[in-house]
Amino acid sequence: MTKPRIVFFGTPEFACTVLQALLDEGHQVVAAVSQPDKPVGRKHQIVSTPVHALAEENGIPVLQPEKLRAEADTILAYDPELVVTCAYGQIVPESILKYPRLGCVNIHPSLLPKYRGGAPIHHAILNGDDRTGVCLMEMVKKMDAGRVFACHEVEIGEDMTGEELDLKLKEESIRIIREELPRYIAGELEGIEQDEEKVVFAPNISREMEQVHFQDEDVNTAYNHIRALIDWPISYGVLEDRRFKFYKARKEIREHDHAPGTVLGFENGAMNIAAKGGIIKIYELQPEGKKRMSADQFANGAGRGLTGKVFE
RNA sequence: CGCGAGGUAGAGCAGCCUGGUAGCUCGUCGGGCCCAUAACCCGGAGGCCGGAGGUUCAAAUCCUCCCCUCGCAA
Repeated sequence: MTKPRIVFFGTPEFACTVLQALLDEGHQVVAAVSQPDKPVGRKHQIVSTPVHALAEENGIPVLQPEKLRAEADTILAYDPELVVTCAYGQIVPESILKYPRLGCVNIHPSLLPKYRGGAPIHHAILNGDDRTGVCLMEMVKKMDAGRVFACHEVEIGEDMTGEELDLKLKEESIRIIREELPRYIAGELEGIEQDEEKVVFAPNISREMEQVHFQDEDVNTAYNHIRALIDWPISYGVLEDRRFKFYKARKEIREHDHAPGTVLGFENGAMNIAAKGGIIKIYELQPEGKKRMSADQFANGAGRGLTGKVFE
């Protein structure tokens, strides 16, 4: 039996894992669609999206329309029998959704209907969940709302960072492609409608959401906040009008009398910050305008003298 | 010309405004103390102060240009 002609839609690193898995499994990927390459960084250099780069390496034609709707015909010219998407970043118009004989499926890293949207991995940790997963699902007009064909659960460790969970979910995505996609293609998977009552949205992390507010967040919330955003997009605290990014942290639950946000000092390689109901211990940070460094290095230099100051 | 911070010993920083023997914490090396130590005490090594010009009797410090790093914004 010949493999169906697949057009893949995806943009970031996570989608690359899925694309690579398709290739490793011998699927016939006839084209890749990704968001347009954009200028990035201080020098405004154009950087390829990860999917663009990977597709190019494998000699797969890449399409990067600004507006997908306008280029639908170009994509359909590749005559896909199946569309696979993962973190593409644009709404896929109906003209494409209804074209492939085998339909359009999406790989989504959450336990739908929980965490529809662009940042399901981050939100799972932000909410302190102990499990999440990866779904193979039907694409419909409404974002992440289609029937779920298969779902693999993944445990979230107590101290797991967004980076670590991302890695685990990538591995599970590979299994989904390896084990579930062939069954889908063979028509063996039923598909279960999502319970609309239980929908939870996971919007992209906005600039404002990156800041940790020690005044408003208790120790658990702050800790989940910090570890969820490691190591992208990274959370930060504000102290004396300067931003400090938090790259590595732990929490300690214990009662104390210090005002939330107070820098209690440096101890055993950590900068201790008071929070409601406990202590946030920062082991690695990046002061604004400086390079990323350990709490020890920070304590040896500019960190001294910050004891007693209070994070916003 | 987007805005801003910074480049001083292996690391992190102070000194610069108000020119005049380059200092602190850590690390490192040696010694001491101790049952012992990542603790403590004593001592040493390690710097063309990012680069090039300029001002000056004298420049880490003041002026000009360049290079590099980082934060914000996009």
